[in-house]
Amino acid sequence: MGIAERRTKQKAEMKQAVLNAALSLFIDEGYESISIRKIAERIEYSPSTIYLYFKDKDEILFNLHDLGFEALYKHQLEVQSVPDPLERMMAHGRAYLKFAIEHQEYYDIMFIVRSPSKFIEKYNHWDSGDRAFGLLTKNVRECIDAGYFKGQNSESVAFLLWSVVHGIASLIIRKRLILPVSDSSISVLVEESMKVFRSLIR
Amino acid sequence: MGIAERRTKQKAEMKQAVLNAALSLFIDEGYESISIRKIAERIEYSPSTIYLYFKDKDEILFNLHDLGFEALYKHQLEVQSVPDPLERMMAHGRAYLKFAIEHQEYYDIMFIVRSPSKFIEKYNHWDSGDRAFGLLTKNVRECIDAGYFKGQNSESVAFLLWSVVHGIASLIIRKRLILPVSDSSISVLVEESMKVFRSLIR
Amino acid sequence: MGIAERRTKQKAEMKQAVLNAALSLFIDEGYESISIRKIAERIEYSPSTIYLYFKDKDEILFNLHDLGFEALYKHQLEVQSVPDPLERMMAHGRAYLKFAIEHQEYYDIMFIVRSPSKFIEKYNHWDSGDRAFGLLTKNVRECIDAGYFKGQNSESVAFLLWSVVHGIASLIIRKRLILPVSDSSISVLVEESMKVFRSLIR
Amino acid sequence: MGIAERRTKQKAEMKQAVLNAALSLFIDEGYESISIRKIAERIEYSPSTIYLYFKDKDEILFNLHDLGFEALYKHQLEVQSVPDPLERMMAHGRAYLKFAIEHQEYYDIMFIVRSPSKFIEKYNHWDSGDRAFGLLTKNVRECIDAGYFKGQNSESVAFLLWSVVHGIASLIIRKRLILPVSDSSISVLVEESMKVFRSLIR
DNA sequence: AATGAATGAGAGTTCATTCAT
DNA sequence: AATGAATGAACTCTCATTCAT
Repeated sequence: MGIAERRTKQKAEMKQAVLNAALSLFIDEGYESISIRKIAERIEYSPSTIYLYFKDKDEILFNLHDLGFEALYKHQLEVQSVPDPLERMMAHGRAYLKFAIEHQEYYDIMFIVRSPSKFIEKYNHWDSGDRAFGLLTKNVRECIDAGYFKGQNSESVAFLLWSVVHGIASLIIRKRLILPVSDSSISVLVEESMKVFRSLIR
Repeated sequence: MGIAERRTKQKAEMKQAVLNAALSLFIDEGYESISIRKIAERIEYSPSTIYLYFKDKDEILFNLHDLGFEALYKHQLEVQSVPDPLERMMAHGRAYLKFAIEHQEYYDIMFIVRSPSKFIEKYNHWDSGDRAFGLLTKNVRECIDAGYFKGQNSESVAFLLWSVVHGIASLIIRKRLILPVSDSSISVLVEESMKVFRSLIR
Repeated sequence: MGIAERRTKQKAEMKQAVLNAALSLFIDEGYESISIRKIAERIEYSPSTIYLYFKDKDEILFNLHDLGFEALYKHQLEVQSVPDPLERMMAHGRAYLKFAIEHQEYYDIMFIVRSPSKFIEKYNHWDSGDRAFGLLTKNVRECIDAGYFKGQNSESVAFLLWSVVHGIASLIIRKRLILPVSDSSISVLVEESMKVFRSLIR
Repeated sequence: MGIAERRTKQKAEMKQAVLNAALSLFIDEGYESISIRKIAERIEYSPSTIYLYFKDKDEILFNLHDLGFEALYKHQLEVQSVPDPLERMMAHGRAYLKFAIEHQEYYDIMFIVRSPSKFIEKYNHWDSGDRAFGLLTKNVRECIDAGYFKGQNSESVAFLLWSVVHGIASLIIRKRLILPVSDSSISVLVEESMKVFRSLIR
């Protein structure tokens, strides 16, 4: 491995360390508590060092957001092998919710957090979203071909499906369930919702 | 109008002015930017004056939250007169979304914002949510009685319905639509989604 | 009772109410917590009303200080009847300490608190102290006449005596005892100290 | 001097500068007037800079307190060489009072100021007090062995001695002498008191 | 006689960021 | 490559006090 290569690798490792610290901070203390100082503390570097790897705080958040999409995409791919289009679609939804529940921090940053306006301006942040949504639309089209959602537009159906799972996920993550629901019963809630939704489709 | 009455009125007006300022701040700069100082600036009073009308910042936020629920409840009541249970349910959903879109700030505070834990501890903030959800569950039960959602549990159905509309609303409010959607086409999007959803129910 | 007289009486009662509130605030929350607002709250008047009875906060504190001296003087008078001069002196000391322990708030304001410079300038605050010290000096002189403190100057002895009891009192009140001493054992500590001191005198 | 060493030294100097400023503030305007902002002003740094050297305000106060004990201990050590136990004890007292008078600010913080409860909780602040009191008690025991304070308990005697000097010191520092006493005559007052006290012991 | 309304000053603290080294 | 030093801006909140009514 040449010198340049090693440098690149080290740089990547450092970036990753910063992102991990940011993420764990988010998990431990909430989004508002992600501060450069605290990240620096966790990785045992000085705050200024972080600026050698990230232009500013927004860039860190954006990177987190991007990593999240990477992870979500993996969850979705795993599900592509289900042969029946409708079952694949349901599996898709379950995988999405599994991801959302298991990585609430990522999901929050990806889909809920009000990104500072700069964020969106600076970084064209939706490429990865496109890809994920594309996968879903394709799946819906196959369902329609198989006779489901008769007479409906595939994009509209895809958006509705997304709304359903996003609605469930964000009510859970932002703690808007009417009754306090224990962590363990969250999966029951999710399963039950999917079951009801499945019952609607013919 | 007596002297006492005028005072009461003035006090109420001032409170409203503070809340309006907070709300407009929210709209312009986001939730995290609501600060006592900025509110004071907008209403052209000193920061300390605000404390004559509100105990602390949380109380302001809570009042906002509460006003939102009041407004939502009104939207819902208007819809109660629709005789057919399923149509009433759909009207319900439309009213909910109309509220969410027209009062994005309120909706955000009510259902999306990550409220500081103190907030929840201090004010038992979910009473109003209960009432709204109760109305919905009752409606679902009537739909079931009318033969819809066969074999499903009314609470689960209600939660699903809520998830659908909340999903739509929060994707819009937090700007997670894949394609940039103009304000005018948002109502199209909403209508289309409702249509698709309606097509599922039999 | 004439109108004027009633007015005077009411005024005095109000003043007393303010002072009582200030005192109880001191007891409950400490000296720094005595604030016009809080006093007003306790007596259920508005802060501005207090300014009708007291020029400013300092005047309130000074009045407290003065009331304290009144109370202390009473404690001292009770002891005047002890016939033997030395025993009277010891009784004097015990009465002083009893007052200090039982009315720590008063004692604190009278003898420990660093009065804002204005305080001293504004009010000639030491008249009452003079009277108390005068009583003590007279007592010492009688002890000297009776053969104690041979060869010593009465004022110096009086000052030393005062230092002893003040030292004990202020170490207790400002919590500088080395070991944490329970409230109940404080009187033991005081008694023991007096005993040791008594043993020195011949 | 190496680079690291210089840094350490500079850091120490800055800390000292902050403490000095705090102390001079105390002297000029009183304990309650010690504020981070004012300290910053005096040393011509920004308030936030202070937080680079001290965790919070309490830490500054605690450092002051601790420096005081260090200084007192030195005063006490100087006196250990006096061979006769009683004379040593008297020298002890004189040294204590000398310290108190010369460093009124320190003495005040150490023994008079009503420290915020947090202070005591955070820093176990009395270790240094223990050490000083231990030295005194040992001295008293040696006096008892030499035939003084017959029949008395050494701890009780030590406490009384401490009370005497503390009483004198705190009456002076908190300006409770009956007659206004000029700075120059304070030492006369102290000397006279010590003389009277000495005359009691046999 | 009483008070509601208002304020300016000030408190401690945290933050993202810059820059010389 | 890394960092120590520094800062300005911002935050919420409390206070004594004044003044018109």
